[in-house]
Amino acid sequence: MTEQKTETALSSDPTEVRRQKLDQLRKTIGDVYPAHFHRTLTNAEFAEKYAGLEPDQESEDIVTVAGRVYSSRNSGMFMDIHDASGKIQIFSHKDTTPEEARALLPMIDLGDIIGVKGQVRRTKRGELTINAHEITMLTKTLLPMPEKYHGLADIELRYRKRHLDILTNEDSKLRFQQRSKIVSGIRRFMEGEGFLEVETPMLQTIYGGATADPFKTFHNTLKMDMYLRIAPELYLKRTLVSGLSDKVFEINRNFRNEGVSTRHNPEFTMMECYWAYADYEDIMGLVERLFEGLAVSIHGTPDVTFGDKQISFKGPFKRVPMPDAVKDVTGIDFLAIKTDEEARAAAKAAGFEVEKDWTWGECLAFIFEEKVEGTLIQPSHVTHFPKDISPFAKEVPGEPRLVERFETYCNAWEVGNAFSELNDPEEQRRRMVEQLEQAHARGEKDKQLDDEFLDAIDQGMPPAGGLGIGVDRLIMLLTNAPSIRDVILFPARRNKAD
RNA sequence: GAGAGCGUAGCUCAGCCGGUAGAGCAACUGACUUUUAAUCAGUAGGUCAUGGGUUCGAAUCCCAUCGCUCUCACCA
Repeated sequence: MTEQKTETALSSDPTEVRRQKLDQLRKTIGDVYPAHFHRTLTNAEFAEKYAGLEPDQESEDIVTVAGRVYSSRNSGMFMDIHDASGKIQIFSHKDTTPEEARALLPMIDLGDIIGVKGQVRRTKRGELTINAHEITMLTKTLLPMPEKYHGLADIELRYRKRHLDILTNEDSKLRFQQRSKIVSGIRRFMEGEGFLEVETPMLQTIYGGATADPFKTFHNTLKMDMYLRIAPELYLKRTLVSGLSDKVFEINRNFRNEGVSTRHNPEFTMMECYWAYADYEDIMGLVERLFEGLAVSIHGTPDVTFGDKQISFKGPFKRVPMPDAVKDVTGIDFLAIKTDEEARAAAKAAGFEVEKDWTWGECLAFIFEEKVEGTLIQPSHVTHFPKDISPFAKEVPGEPRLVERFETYCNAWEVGNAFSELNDPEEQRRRMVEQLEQAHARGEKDKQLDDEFLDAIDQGMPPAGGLGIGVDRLIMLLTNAPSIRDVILFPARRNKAD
C-alpha cells in the first residue's frame, strides 16, 4: 500500500487540513469570505436582551449573530462563538437544524468566524443558546488557535502575536479595553476642565523640551535631518503664546532613543498640558482630580490593587519638598548647605558616590532618587526641585536654588512632572544656553538652541502651570500591569524572521 | 552595555547527574449525542532555537550566535 490519501481523508497537519477544507468549501458553497453579512445584535446585547429567559424556555424570536468559534462539543452540535463583546452557545441538532446547515459543521474549525441565524432558547442547564437554522461561513482560518485552556502563555509570542494574546487571554483583552477607556477618560476630563486639544509636530527639526537621546531621520525633499520628538513642550508653549486658548493639551507619542525596560518603551504616550494664569499648585489639584476620577471610572473606587500593594488615588496627595524628604530619610539638610563642594562632601560622608563636578542640586536629586523615590508608593507630589536640573521652571520666591516644580510619584515611579512655567525671556535663554553647553560637553552634538521657541517667549508667554503625564505608566497602575509592554499593543521588539 | 535565567509537537508543559522523545489540548479516523476544559477508542505530528565541540553515544555537558525574560546601568 502507498501512503496516498484517499479523496475524503484529510491531512492531520492542522494548517494543511484547513487549506483542504477551504478548497472543499469553495467548491460547495462558493464565497468563503463573503462581504455582506449583518447580525441583528452583538453577543453582549443578546445576553442582555434574553437575561430573563428561564432555563428550558424558548423564545419565539429569531436572531442573527456572528463570532469566532472558540469551542466545539459533541461533534459540533454545541459550539461557543465569541465576538468582541461576549460568547453565545450555538446548538445544531437534526430536529431543529436543517440538513444544509449541519452539512457545514465538519468544515468548521476552531477559530473560524461564522454567522448564525436561529431561534433563541435557554437550555435546561441554564445556557443561553441559539438553535441554528442557518450557518454562514464568514471567514475560514488557516492557522489553529492556541491551546484553549491555558491560552497563549509564552511571553514572547504574546508580544509578537498580540492578536493571539488578546484572542485567548481575557485579562489582556480587558486591559487594552481599559487602556482605551483611560485615554478617552483623560481627554474628556481635560476638555471638561476647559482645555483645548491641539496637535504639535512629532517630526521636528530641533528637538527639545526634555533631556533624552532622539531618533534621527532625514527628509529627502527638504534635504535636512529631522528628529522624532522627545517632548511636545516647546511647541505647546508657542501655542500658549498664540492665545489660541488659555488651556491647551496634547495626548500623543514621544520617542526616546534609550534603554528598554519594564517601565520604558522607545515610543510612549504623554499627556502634556499648559494652563495660563495658573501655577504648579493649581496643577497639583488638576492631577489629583484626574487620577482619582480615572481610578473611580475603572474600578468604581479610588482604591486600586497593584500587585500585592493597595494604592489610594483619593486626593489630596501627600506633598513634600525634596530637601525635606531627603532630610527625613538621610538627616542631610541641604538647605543648610551653601556650596556645591559642601554638598558633595556631605553626600560622600553619608556614603554616596558622587561625581567631582556635581552641583548642589545634582547631589540633592541623586540622593532623593537613591533613598526616597523607592519609598513613594502612595501617590505623592514631590515639590521644590533644584533649579540646576529644571531649565523650564520658575524659582521658588526667596529660595533661588529651588524651583516651583513637582513630580508625582506612585509605586515609586514618576508618573507626572509639572512646573510653574518660566516665562522670563532672558532667564529662559540663559538656562537653555547653559543646558546646551552641558549637552555639548556630554558629546551630544545634534542638540541645538531652539531660537524659534525663544523668539516666541520674547513675544510674551502668560504665566502658566504646565504638566506632563506618563500615560502608559498611569495605565499600568490602574490596570495592575507589571510591564509597560502589557499596556502597549505592539511594544518595540527586535526583528525576528519567523 | 553588564550579570542571571529561559528556548522541547500548532499551543500548554514533562524529560536534563549523557543511552537516542513524552503527556494534555488542537488535528485526523471512528463511537456517542442536550454538552459546558464534553466523553471514549485509535492515528498522525519533533533537525529538542541555530552552529560548533567533548563523547562509543548529546534535548541533557562545554563554547559561540540568535531571540526572549528578569536585575543592574542608561533614562532630569
